[in-house]
Amino acid sequence: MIKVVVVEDDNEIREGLRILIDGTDGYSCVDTYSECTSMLKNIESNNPDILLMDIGLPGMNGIEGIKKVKIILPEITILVLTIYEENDLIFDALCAGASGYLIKKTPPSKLLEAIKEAYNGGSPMSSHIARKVIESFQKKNSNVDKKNEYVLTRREKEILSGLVEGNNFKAIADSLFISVETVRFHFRNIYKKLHVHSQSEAVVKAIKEGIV
Amino acid sequence: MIKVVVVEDDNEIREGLRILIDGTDGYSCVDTYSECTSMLKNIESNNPDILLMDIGLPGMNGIEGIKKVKIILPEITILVLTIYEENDLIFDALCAGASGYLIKKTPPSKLLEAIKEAYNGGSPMSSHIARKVIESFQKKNSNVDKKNEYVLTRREKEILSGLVEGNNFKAIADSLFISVETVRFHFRNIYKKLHVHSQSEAVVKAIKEGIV
DNA sequence: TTACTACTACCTAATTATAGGTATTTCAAT
DNA sequence: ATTGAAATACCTATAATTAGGTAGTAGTAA
Repeated sequence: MIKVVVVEDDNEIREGLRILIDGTDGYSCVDTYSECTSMLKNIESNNPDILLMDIGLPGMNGIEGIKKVKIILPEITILVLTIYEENDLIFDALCAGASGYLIKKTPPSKLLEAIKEAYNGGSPMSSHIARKVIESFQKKNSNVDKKNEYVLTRREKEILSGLVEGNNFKAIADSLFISVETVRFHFRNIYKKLHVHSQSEAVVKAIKEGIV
Repeated sequence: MIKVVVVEDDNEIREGLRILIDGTDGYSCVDTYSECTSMLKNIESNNPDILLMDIGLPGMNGIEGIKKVKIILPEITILVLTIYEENDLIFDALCAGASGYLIKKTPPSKLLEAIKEAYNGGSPMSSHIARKVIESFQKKNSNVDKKNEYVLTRREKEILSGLVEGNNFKAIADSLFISVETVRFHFRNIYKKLHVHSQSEAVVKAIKEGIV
C-alpha cells in the first residue's frame, strides 16, 4: 500500500486526486491539504510514502515547503505537481529535495504509474529536465558564467587533470608517455598562466574555476 | 542534419547503427570506431553533434574516453550505449560528462528518437537513473549532512584550510604563529588520516569531501 | 617561406615537501 | 592523580617540486 499525501490549492484537482488514489488498489490517500503550513504540522503523523505537492501555492512557496518537509521527514519522496512541463521552478524543486514531478493534465493511469515508479525508487521526469539536472550536477561549482580567462592548451589541461587526480610529476609523465622534464616544463607554463607557484594553488584553481 | 559518431566494439551492432543512422533522413553517421584511441585522434575533424559510445569497450575504459573527448570537444553531446539499463557504469558515465544513454536492444525508431531528443537538449534516461543523478546532485548542493569519515582536529582543519587558500608551510606557520616544524608535524598526521601523500591530494580531498 | 604556437626534452640550481624519530606542555576525562 | 589526546617543537635524511635557461620538431597561419 502506497501512502500518499496531497498538497494542492485547487479544490477540484485536489479532490480528484484523492478519489483517484483512494479508489485504486494498492494506493491510499492518507490526507490532503490546500496549503503548506497545516501540512507541515501533520506530515509527521501522516507519515506518507509519497508527497504530491503543487509548487504554485498561495502562502508559503512550494520550494520552501519542500525544504521544510525534508527536515521533518528526510526520507520522504516528494513529487511536484505542475501545469507546465518546462518550468524553472521544477528544477528549483529538485534542488530543494523533490524526486520528480507530475504534469497535472497527465491521464490518471499514467499518474498512478508515475507514483508507483517514484515509490520504487525512480524519478519520473522529462528528458529536458533530466538534462538540466545532469548539467547542473556535472558542473557542481556553477562555472556557468565563469568563462575561463585561463587559456590552457589541451595538453596543459591533461597534465593539470593528472595532478588533480592525485598523481605526482613522474606518474603524470608515465601516464602520458612523456618525460618528467616535459611535465615540469608544462607545469612551469601552467603556473605562469594561472599565476600560482605551487601544486596546491594550481589544484585549487583547477577545481574552483572549473578548468578540469 | 544530426551528425553522429559511433564507438562500439561489436562489429554487428556498430554497422547496424551506421546503416540505421545513415539510412534515415536528417541523420548522418560521419564515422565509426571500434575503440577509443583512434576515435580520440579523429573526433575533432569528425566534429559530430552526438557521440554514441559503448562503455564496455576493450582497451581504454569508456569512462576515461568520455573524459578525454570532453577535453577535446567540451560542447559535444555524448550518449552511452549499454546492454543493461541498471548499471553503475552509466552513472559514472554521466558524472564523466555523458548526457544520457541508450539501451542496445532499443527498437530503431525509439533509438533515433532518443538521439534527436539529446540533440535538442534532452537527456534520455530511465527514471531510476534519473533518481540516482538527482540524489547525487542534491547531496553535492548541500554538504550539510556530509558525515566526515575523516576526523581531523580543529587545528588540523585550520592548517589544511591554509593549504587550500594557497599557502605553503612557512606561510601557514606565520599566519598561525607557530613554527614550520609544527606545521610539518600536523601535515604528517593529516596525510595519515586522509590516506594521501602530497599537498595536491590533500587539497583535492579537502575540497571534494567538504572538509574545509 | 616565415613566423608562431604547442609539445617535446635536457641542463643546473635552489627551495620545499615528505617521512621518520623524539620530547615537552596543556587540558580534559577517567 | 594519572592517562590520553592535542598541540607545540626540534632533529636527520631523502624525495620532489620550483625556477631558470636552452633547443629541436611538428603543425598552422600569415
